[in-house]
Amino acid sequence: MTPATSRSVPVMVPLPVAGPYSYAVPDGMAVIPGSVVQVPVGPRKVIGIVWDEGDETGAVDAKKLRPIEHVFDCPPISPAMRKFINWVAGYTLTPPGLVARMAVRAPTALEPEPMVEGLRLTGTTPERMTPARQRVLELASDGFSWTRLGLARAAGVSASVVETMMKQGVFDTVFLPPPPAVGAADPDYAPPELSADQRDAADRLKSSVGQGFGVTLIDGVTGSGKTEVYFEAIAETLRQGRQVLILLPEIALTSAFLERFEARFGSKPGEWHSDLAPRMREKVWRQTAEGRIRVVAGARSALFLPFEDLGLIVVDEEHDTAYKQEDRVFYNARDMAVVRARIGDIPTVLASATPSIESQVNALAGRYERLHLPGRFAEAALPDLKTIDMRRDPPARGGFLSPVLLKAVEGAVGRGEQALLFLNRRGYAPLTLCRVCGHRFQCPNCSSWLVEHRFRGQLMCHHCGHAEPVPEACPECGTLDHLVACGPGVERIAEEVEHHFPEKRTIVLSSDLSGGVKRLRLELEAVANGEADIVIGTQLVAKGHNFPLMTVVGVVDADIGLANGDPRAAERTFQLLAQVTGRAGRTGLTSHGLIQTYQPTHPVMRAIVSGEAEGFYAREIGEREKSGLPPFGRLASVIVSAETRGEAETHARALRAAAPQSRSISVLGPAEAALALIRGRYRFRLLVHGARGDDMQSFLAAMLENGPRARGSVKVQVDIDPQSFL
DNA sequence: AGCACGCCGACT
DNA sequence: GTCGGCGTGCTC
Repeated sequence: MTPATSRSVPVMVPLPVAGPYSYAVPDGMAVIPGSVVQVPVGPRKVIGIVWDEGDETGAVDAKKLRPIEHVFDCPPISPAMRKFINWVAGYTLTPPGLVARMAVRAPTALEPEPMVEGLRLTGTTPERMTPARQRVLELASDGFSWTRLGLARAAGVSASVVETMMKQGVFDTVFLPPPPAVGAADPDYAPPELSADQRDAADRLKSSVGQGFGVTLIDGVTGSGKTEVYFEAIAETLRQGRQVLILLPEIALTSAFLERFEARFGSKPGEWHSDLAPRMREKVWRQTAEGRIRVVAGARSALFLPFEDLGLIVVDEEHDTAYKQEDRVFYNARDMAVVRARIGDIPTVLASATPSIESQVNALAGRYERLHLPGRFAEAALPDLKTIDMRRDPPARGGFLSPVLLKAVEGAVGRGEQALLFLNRRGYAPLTLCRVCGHRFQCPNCSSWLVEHRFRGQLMCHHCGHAEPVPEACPECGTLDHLVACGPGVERIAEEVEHHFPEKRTIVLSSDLSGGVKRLRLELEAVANGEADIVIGTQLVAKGHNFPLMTVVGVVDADIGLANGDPRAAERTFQLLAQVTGRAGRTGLTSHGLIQTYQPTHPVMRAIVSGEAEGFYAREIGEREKSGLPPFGRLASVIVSAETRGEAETHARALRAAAPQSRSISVLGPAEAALALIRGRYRFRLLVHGARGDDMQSFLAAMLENGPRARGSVKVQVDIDPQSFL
């Protein structure tokens, strides 16, 4: 028998449906908008969020509503967060329930953490005094509550000593809230010494704290003190009693960063990232919601943490592509941080040595405040940057390193300093062919070349992950031992380096390193401590890590990526080269950045060598405007119908109605879209309807083969970075 | 997203 | 003759 229910509420459920479902509220159950609840959906139970009246999807017969089963005892999801979820869903064309799910993804954190038992002296003395009991008593008389185990350990006795004393009534128990996951950040723990420029910038940032929404873009070369400056804004926010979110690309969320924070604020920030231990994840989620954690440093998903009173968002390395999530919910955390800040009416700080074009444009347009930090702090000189013209100073036959670069490396390691050789290409060689018949090894699934990984003895596809052992004979003509590796990868450079410097310690750092992120961090730390002479690395050495002994940075092939058709190629190359050469020169020693290129007059190379980024950025912005890409300030989405352009228009109309926040839904016909795809003019998100596997590759292949007549209806969303969200 | 239902190919 | 592949539809 179902009891009569007095009302129903909308509940956002984690399903790909257009809006919340309605549920009955059993008599006596108290729910308000934001309450986190358990509701039945078909045969299963899911976690949902009570939503706001007016957001319901189509009405369902009020008599047939199923009841909410449980209300979790946790702070309700705030109106700002609910508004944010709705906005993100509309903007990214994602069902709101799937966005909402990101805000409640710490499942067991929904109930309060269990209280911790604490022991307090009653004043009763033990029946018999022993040395062990004496020690326990001495410790416990500090006026604080101890845990059973903590007290026993501190006193150097077994738990049974404490337990016996409890039985004798020496202690009574009190229940205490569980200990905080991190200590309290103290804004006045260790105020830094700032240069005049930094002080200026810090003061301007500080004055924006508490003044409502605003975005400030801080830029300045590696080592100019951006972090110190935004730390002052964090300190000010803490003084005003509000919480802070620091977003970082996952790879930059290192113990070095956490320690730097601790040195300034006296304790570490709460951490939030994908490989956080489940127990810790729950603690951080819960305590952030309760306001017990005041500062969280996290990867992009931290944006969906339910802060109790968020007062500032910092997005460090704002140009980093890791801010884009490209599975399930597609969003750029940097952009959504700006939206979150606007909704919460709080300031945002975007920081980068190499800001993205779109942030530059927003600063130029006056939408963002601009703070520029002109130089490196104190004695840390910038490296001396030069290009090596590979036409004039070519490598020896069979090698890839110019004599000029080898000499610089020799100089550095000879002085006991370190050298870094950067090549953004994993493996040994990007292409393998048969010298006899010319057969090229191609991926059976995709059409890309298979990359030889000599350490593993495999040919691998970097696109789809396909791998096969390196054969001894050519599969085409059967000739033995005539396979030839074309071009360098980091493994091949390592071979060349070991040939030239056999007695030096070399290390290859790439994502192929076994042992995962943890191992990688350890190796990076080891390098920073001087435990290698020559480092050969892919782009992951360009991100965040500082190597104080690194005095030579060589870019093996600066031209990679400049001619691949990506409209952001120049920008990306500039950012990468600036970041990697910025790894050198923080010690006060003379340091050098040497950039091997066949295009020494290319605008990217000129900008890097001269250190004058402004001209380069201005040029890039101009190029963008000329190139016919969708104009700035729009999210361009595209519907492609494989049949006709007219059908695409129909889909687009439906989408526009469904997602009014999407500023622009451009329509490309299938031929235009195929062309754009092939030329790499846009970055696409392809959703193939009617094929559950969302087999992008096979659709693309069909599209390339059959052109506009490829079968199947396809929805394509262009991922030009949105410029303006306001 | 998850889960059930439903219809056509290779196998104990 | 079934097991199982994934296409389709549904969830307040």
